[in-house]
Amino acid sequence: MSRRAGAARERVLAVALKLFARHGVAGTSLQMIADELGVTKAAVYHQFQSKEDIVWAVIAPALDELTRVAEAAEARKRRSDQLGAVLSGVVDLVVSHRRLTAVIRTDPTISALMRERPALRALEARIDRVITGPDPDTETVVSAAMVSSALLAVGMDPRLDGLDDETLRRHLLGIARRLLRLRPLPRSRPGGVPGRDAHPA
Amino acid sequence: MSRRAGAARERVLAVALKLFARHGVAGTSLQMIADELGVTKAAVYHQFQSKEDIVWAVIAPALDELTRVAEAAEARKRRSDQLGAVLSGVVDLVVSHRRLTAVIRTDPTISALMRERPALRALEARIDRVITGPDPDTETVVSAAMVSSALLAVGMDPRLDGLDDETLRRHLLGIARRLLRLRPLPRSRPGGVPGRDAHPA
DNA sequence: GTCTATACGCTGATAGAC
DNA sequence: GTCTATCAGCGTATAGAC
Repeated sequence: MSRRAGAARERVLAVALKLFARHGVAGTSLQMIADELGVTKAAVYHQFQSKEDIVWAVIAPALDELTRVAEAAEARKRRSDQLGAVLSGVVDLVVSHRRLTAVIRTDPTISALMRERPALRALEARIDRVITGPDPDTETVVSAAMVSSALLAVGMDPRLDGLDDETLRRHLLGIARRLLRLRPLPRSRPGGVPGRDAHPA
Repeated sequence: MSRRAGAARERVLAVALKLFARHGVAGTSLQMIADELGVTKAAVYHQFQSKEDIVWAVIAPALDELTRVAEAAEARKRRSDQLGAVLSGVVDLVVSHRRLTAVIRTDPTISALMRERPALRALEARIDRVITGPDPDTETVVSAAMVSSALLAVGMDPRLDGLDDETLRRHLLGIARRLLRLRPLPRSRPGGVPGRDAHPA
């Protein structure tokens, strides 16, 4: 993955994400992207070799961050700390990239693309395992599926558009923890609860 | 909405849903549908006037059922009964049409189509109002958004494919109620008792 | 970096034979 | 109900000038 950051390149990625969120990847043509930028298709092709290239470049930052979240969680010793770390990491990711996480979760083109990459399937499996633990019962499996659906898909929900990041983060985390039967976090940063302090922003 | 039921028509709808779930509506061509059926595009066009027609016919049963769920819920007097009714109704719908509800919730083409129809926007608003009540606080709004995302999107989750309908229904309903801070239903014991469970409602 | 111009396959859709 | 044949338009992608 080449990730030089040119201004034109970043502009393409921004409008691509916006259009992917509105029309889906398959429903977004290079013509639409070019029109939105006020340039021609050829100008877009100067920045990216193919449409698939654009898709990967759009989602890469979130996948990278998700990888770091998994690593940070797995570095914890106790399972409850691992779970807390992955939840707060995913919530941070969702809040800071609302549309992007929703697109990644829901778009069929992106799902198909990711399914073809063993490294990404493995990443999903790692996150899963941290959430459910080894050998989960049915209730745990269903809870985990619901939490991941709920967190990743809410980013697109228009009813939450008006909420600022900090408010959304607090509620998402609280509700996700309740869904998974974790004890509520204290209101402000506590001494006794590890979770947020250790990993860099 | 015309809804004559011919065998060929139903066959088209079945493979269309399957392909919509896998590739999205925009990613599914009439050629793909025809190929999957072993016929030509023209044969498909004999059953439906346009691709959009197929989409509406595919999602109509779920929308009709959702309308009935809203009506049944609104007929209840107490708010807690209304909420319970809408939750169990939506869970039934999700379980009996797993892929379909997920497609309706996540596909951008379908979202856009529905957004253009005032009747459907109104339906969504009614469901919303039953879930949150009038004048909800922020926590309630976020919970409602998470519940609806979680319930509607889990239908596509491959990790739940192996679960039979009754098991899935019981867990989804229990978890959804916990997420919304409703008391657990009498039938399932808190703590998740293994072994046999009560019969359906 | 952006443009014009072009290649060519596939799209949704129609007409008319069987 | 299904077929063959056909259409205009748009899709991704490329070549080469400025």
